[in-house]
This record gives sequence, C-alpha cells and structure tokens, in this order.
Amino acid sequence: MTKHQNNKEQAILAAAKEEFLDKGYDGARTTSIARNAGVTHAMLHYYFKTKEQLFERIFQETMGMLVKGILEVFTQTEKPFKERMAEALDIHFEVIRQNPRLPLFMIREVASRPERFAIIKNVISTFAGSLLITMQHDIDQAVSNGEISKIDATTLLLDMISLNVFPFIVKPVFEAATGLDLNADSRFWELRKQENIEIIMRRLTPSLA
Amino acid sequence: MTKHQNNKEQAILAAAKEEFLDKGYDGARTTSIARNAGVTHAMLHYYFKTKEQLFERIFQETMGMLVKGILEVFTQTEKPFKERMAEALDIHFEVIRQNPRLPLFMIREVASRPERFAIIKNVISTFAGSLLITMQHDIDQAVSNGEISKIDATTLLLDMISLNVFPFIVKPVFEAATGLDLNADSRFWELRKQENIEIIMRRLTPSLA
DNA sequence: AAAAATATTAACAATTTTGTTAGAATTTTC
DNA sequence: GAAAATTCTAACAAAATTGTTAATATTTTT
Repeated sequence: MTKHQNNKEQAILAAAKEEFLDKGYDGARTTSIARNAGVTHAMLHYYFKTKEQLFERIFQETMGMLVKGILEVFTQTEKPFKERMAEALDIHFEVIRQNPRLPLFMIREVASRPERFAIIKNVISTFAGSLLITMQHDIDQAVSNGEISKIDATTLLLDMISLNVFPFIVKPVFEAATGLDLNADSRFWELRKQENIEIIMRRLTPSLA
Repeated sequence: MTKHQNNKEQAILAAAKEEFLDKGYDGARTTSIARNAGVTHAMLHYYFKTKEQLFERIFQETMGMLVKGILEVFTQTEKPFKERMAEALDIHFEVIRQNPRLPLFMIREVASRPERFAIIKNVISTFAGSLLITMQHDIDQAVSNGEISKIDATTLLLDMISLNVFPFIVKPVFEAATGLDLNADSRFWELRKQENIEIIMRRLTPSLA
C-alpha cells in the first residue's frame, strides 16, 4: 500500500537541515533528527554513514545557496554605479531576510572547525569568481567620472555585508536585551534596509570640494 | 611542601574560558578542560558541580566584561557630538580587537540556548542603563544645532556595532575565502577602523540643501 | 600536634550518543 | 509471480562524556 520511494531520505535531509541550522554540528543529535524525520535512527546511518557525512551534505548545499544568492546580486551592469549598489543592497538584504539563520550557521561552523576552511574556500571561489576585480574596475571608472568618492572594492563589500548581515546575527541578543520580538516587527527590518542603503549612498557620495 | 591555595580552581577557570570561547558550550569537553588545567577531571566536578555551572560562571564574567567595555565608551560628555562619536568608535573597536572572540561566543550561546536570554538581559540592563535615552537626547540637541542630520539612537548604535563587530566575527570565513592571515596584518585592522569612523561621520553630516 | 576542614586521587558508575547487524518487509525487475 | 534489489525495523554494541564515591593526603585551626 505505502509507496516506497526513498522519501524518507528526503525527510531525513530536511530534518537534519533544521537541526544543524538551529543547534550547530556539536549541538545536533542524530536521534533528534531521526525522530523529527519520523524514522528510526538506524535509517539515518543507513542513508548517511555518519553524522559527519550527513552534515557535510547539508553544509555544502546550504553554503552554495547562501553564497550564490549573495553574490549574484552584484553582477549587473549598465545604470550608474550608485544606483546599482543601492539595488544590490536591497536584493542582498532580502536574500538574507529569507534565510536569516544561514549567516550565523556558516560563521559558527567555520569558527569551531577550521578544517572546514577548504569547503568554504571552494564554495566561495566557485561563485565569487572575479567579483572583486570587476567591482574594482567599475569603481575606478565611477570615480574618474566624479560619480563617487574613492574606495577600495574589498572595503566597500565588507561595509555592505556588515551592515546587511550583522542585524540578523545579533537578533537573538538584541531581542534578549530589549524584550522585543523582531519577527513580528516587519517595520524594523524595512527601516534597517533603508538605513543601510542610506549609509552606503552617503559613503559613496563625493565629498564637497 | 606544595602550597594548597586553590590555585587549581583558577587553573580550571582559565582552561574552561579558553575551551568555551573556542568551541562553545556544546563543543567543549570537561575532560579537555581538566587536562589543559593540569588536573584530574574529578577536580572539575569537585569545584563546579556540573559542566553547566562551570559554564554559567564563565558566561557571566565574560558577558559582564564585554558589555561593560563596549558601553562605558559612550558615556563621555562635552565636545561636539560627532567628535565624541568618532572617539567612541575608536575605543569600541579597540575593546573588541583586544577580545576578538567574545562577540561570536555571546551570539552563538544565546542563539543555541534561548534559555540564557535572562542572563543576557540582566547583564545588559546592569551596564546599559539609560544609555539609549541619554544618547537620543544628545542627538536631538546636536540636530537642532545643525551639527548632524537626524537619526534614531537605536539605529545609530546598531550601525556602529555592526561595522565594528562584524569584521571580527566573519574573520575565519574571510580568511578561508581569501587565504590571508589577518592576525599578522595589523594594517588591515587599522584601515578598517578608519573606514568605520569615516562612514559614520558621513552618515551624521547634514545633507546639503 | 590533634582535630577539623579542605583538597586530591583513582577507580567506577550512569548516561548519552553514535554506530552496527541480522533479518523482515516492501518494491522492482524480469 | 519469483528473484533480486531496496528500504526498513528492532535490538544490540561501542564509544564518548559526564558525574560519583570512598579512601587518602594536605592544610588550617585550635
């Protein structure tokens, strides 16, 4: 009656993603993953030999998704530089808003297991490509047009990512400190996005004189 | 011959701080802490009944230190507002530079154990007091002087903390991606600090019009 | 220096967590 | 519809980790 088409494997993957995102590798429990997937925990070891292997699968997919989403944003063209940056910030912010737990997940895992440097490096270089070089080229051009003030591409990128990502990372602490529930407060995030665009636009505007 | 003056307790605390900062609660091992402290692991349970209790002790101390260091900075007076903010950013940045692992530690623990909200809330309110109110008052005054453009205190605070803290949090990922060793590169951090001051100063400067 | 309090050790116990295996049930292939 | 391949279960095994205890040593108090 019941159809056997390895939908349990999918259930395990989904539950594992939840668990790892929420608790990190060290905090995750294979028994808990199995329970949430509705299977005995032997199934987990049947499909994915070890916890480590299951994690690596999730980690790869998740990193790819995040990095891709974040970086695609910067590969537009035409339009004035500042306008493009404003759009990039907007889209970038929304990607993270859609996946708010990914940045902390990534940072946490890399920090506590430097062995995973290799995976990260690989994923990033796959998607990042020559982003910084292209960006620096565009910046230099906009500078000589007098459209923006001089800035290093790496510096600008870190500015943008800091402003857009950090609020999501610090959210639990912020909520603990203030007692607010930011999930229920879409106005907060809207204002935050506008502030980030504002602050970068001002940073790019040529100084008077 | 050997003097018994609970210096082992201190050794355990020091080793525990290292371990917890490095690996987080879930990744930390009481046996590893005991080994690094040079004691048998029974000692650890003798002085601190459980792993949880030992952690709580470290967590309290560490949080207090971090939050205190970060917030003291903003309680100056006299001098123009922008000048004070530039100084605050500088000192704030240096506090974190001196304790670069604390922010991630704090964020990680609160995220994976929301039960600890209470501790955080307590620590922060102890040190933060009416910081935001004072700050908003100063801002309003500086705005009516025409010294700065209008901004919300919470918004400005989050801007500053995002820019100053995020680079330290993302450092492992950044190094993985670029292959650089940022510890060896004091110029990187100097430039970062200057950029953060620059960006906030531009944010505060009144728009021409 | 005897008594009391405190610190330490070594061996062990309990629990939690991950991983295995032999075989049953189900589906697929022919 | 029988054989082969696969999905799945239940019970078990192994390893890792935290926590305990009883006996011993050391320091402190009087």
